[in-house]
Amino acid sequence: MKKKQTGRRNEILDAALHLIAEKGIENLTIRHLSQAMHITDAALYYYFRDKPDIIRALVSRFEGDADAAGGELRGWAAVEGALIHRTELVLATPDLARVLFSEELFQGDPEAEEILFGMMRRHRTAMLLHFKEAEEAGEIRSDIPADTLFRMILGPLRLLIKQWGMSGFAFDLREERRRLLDSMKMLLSPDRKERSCE
Amino acid sequence: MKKKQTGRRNEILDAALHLIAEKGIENLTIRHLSQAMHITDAALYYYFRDKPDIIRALVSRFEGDADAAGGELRGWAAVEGALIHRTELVLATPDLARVLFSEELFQGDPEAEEILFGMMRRHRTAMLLHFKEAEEAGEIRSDIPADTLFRMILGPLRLLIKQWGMSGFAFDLREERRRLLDSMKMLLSPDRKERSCE
DNA sequence: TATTATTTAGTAAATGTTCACTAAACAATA
DNA sequence: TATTGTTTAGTGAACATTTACTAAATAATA
Repeated sequence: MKKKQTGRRNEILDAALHLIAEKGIENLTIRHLSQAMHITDAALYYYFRDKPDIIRALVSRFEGDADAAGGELRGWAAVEGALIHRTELVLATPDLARVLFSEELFQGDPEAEEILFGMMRRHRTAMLLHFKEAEEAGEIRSDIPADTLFRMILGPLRLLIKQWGMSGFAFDLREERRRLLDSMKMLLSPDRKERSCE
Repeated sequence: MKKKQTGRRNEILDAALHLIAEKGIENLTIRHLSQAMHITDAALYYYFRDKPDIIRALVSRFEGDADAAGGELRGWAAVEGALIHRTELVLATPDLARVLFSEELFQGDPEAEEILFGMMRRHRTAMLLHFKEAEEAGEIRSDIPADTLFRMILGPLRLLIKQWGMSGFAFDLREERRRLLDSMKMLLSPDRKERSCE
């Protein structure tokens, strides 16, 4: 009932994301945004209560996207699934590459920041569970502290996506992702003898 | 001589950095900055030509700091040295943790961005050289593509520092850095039975 | 006294936001 | 079917405030 034309709202959020990705958060203003949408600034207030509301809606949308990771996978496959899911998200919406892992952008809005933080915490918790299962299944070695392992897996992915965004999408993200996943799997596998060379 | 009281300029840059770290770049305004310095906004223009000049000076200062990495080290020791240098920098100036790897913050100012990018390129070039030397010295395995290796080493460090900043400096950064370096060294060390993949 | 550092007092433009209003589409009713 | 009410999606002008910035006067210091 209260559905305030979700389609149009999402169009506005797309424009806001694009504005941030292109010109930085400092240039996300009501006027710039309304100009990008070819409507008046006042019209934006028909869809959003105020400016923070726009930013919060944007962050919440990341949340929805990011949480929709593959469900049935377990262990290392689930880890790979999550990493692949992230890159596919960014491939589908390249503007995300410049925003998704840039939590500082929303530091001005504590409420938005809290949404982001909650999202990160849930994501981390899920990851640690996958690690545990992967270790128990003998898929990865078990002599690395969980937090360190998290950083060693998520850190490179974040940097990869950031580089892709900053380079103007200049390289093949899927190809580099493949290289990264291959190398990770090789390094983290408990048995040293078996090494794939592809 | 154009001395222009470097001391005071640096104080202002410190305040600017602190403002960004605490409230986000959108709240780095001339008025907020002058209030933080307990002077009038007009007084800032005695030290800086305009606002972009402040941001560029801030970024240039990172440059100076970051480029001052250990000089005599080679191979893996140089890699470790660079990573340690970064964390020590951040430990000395915690505000940096929220800004140093947040390149998007300066997206609004193309000139500042270019300074940052140049810095990153030089840093990356130096790293790749260290990798090569470490491989040739048999310190690390040589079956990982250079770009991937860069991401696998720098990515985790960036994430570590970012987590430290976002957590409000809640954990022992040196301790976690030690864990990270230990795990990296262990994983990257070449196998006993060497097998080339080419 | 001359330079350095800062204030006073201002500007024009941009900011987020509210207001009263409208034209068109849709729904309810007579 | 024609009339009435209601919702949707806007416009345009005004608002108080903030923005970056300037020129001139003044205080502090060497």
